[in-house]
Amino acid sequence: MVKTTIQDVSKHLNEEVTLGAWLHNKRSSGKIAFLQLRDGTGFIQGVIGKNDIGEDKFDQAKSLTQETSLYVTGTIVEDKRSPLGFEMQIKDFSIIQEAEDYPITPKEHGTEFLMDHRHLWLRSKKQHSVMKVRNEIIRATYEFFNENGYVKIDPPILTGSSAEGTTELFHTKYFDEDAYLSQSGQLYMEAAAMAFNKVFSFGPTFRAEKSKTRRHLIEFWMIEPEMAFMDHNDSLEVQEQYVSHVVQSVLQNCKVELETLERDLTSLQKIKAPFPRITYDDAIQLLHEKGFTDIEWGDDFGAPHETAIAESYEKPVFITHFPLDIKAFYMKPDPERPDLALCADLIAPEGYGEIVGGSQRIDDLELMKERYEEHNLTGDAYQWYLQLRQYGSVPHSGFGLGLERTVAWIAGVEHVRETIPFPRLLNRLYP
RNA sequence: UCCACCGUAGCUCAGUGGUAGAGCAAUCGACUGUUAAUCGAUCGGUCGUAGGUUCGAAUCCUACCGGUGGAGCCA
Repeated sequence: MVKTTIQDVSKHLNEEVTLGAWLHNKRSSGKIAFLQLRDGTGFIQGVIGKNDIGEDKFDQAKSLTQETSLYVTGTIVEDKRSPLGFEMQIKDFSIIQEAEDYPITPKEHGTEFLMDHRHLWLRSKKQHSVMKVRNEIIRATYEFFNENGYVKIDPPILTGSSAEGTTELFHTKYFDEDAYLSQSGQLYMEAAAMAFNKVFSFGPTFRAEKSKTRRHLIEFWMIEPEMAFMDHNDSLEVQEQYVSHVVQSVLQNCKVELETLERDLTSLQKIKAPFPRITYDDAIQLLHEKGFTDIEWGDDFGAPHETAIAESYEKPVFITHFPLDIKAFYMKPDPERPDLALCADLIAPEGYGEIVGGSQRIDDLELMKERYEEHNLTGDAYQWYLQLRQYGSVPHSGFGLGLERTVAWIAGVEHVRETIPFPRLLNRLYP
């Protein structure tokens, strides 16, 4: 008996094999039954003829319930009627465990119900495909940075201080001290860049914001590269190369998944470096031309503004040189326009919003001390960060890519809650 | 925190002042190529909770609870 998985059935054409599987759905007539089987690696249809398997076994097959686990033995045959191209002619099966009243029936369900059953919803075709795309993005990320000489460094998740004062932090106790869950590993990655030159991190971040939109999660994953001896423009080139690599990898390695998701491939095929760049100044002007009267120079962009700017381009677009006042304390001012920061947001097409935020960092000790004063960062918690500018400071840049927004964009999923296995949302900590 | 919308069968929804409904699921039956199979039958209810108006409330009013979308903030 040869055990295999559905993704490998093509290697066993016209052979008898055994699959461990779950019953996804079934259809039956008087003398023939069709079992839709899934094993986590794919979906295949099993065909049972009453005359081939005997009446008792056939009746048992007809009464199988959705999501019952079973071992199925049969011959893999080619069939043009199957979307996979293959079917299994079932010779025998044995039930491992019979599932009763599986909640997610093959009909439509609402968001709340599906989210309450997220642990089961992950078994469905669409959710399965989204997670495979997510996995491919992660795989392509490691591939890109490893091939380009980056070292993966893991910043801490429990911290004694915040990276950016503005967002709300999750508070917890660290024995007798106060501690917070990380909302960004960036400051630690700057230290790592001074030790390893080019580094990247991949880990969870936590924001206790009361945000309730299709672009927000309370717990989400970020990829944060940081590069010594790279300026703002060098960083933009890394970003567009990286994002292009990820999109092209998904196109190449997730064909079946993108088809299941009914993703428009032509728009993804266009995602190749270089990406267009527009300055904040020009973006404001563009918005005024598009009829946005509610925004003035010095304001930050809201979601409708980002979408309007992205609509003008087929690729992701960099918005560069934001006013220093609306950006984080560590960003380096443009020497030619000291009121602007050497920074950029990368806005994804099709209304998916900001997927990357990055900047060149301040490398001058005195200027960083000034920023500390302005932002009241005078405690002990940030002293180590200051020392990075004291002991061999160099120009350096970095960025952070939000994984879930990137998955949502590439997979063509409307809401980021479907791009992470177990989303943490406002009002949702279960399952 | 603010704004809008929604809570009716296991699920998705209709019913907007006068007997609580449909489709799907489940159960039983028919059918040898189905793809959300089809067809027939059966089963299925504290109409989110509490109060109020009314001869009469799923329906109108008030409060609360829960959800969805959005804003601000951000990736």
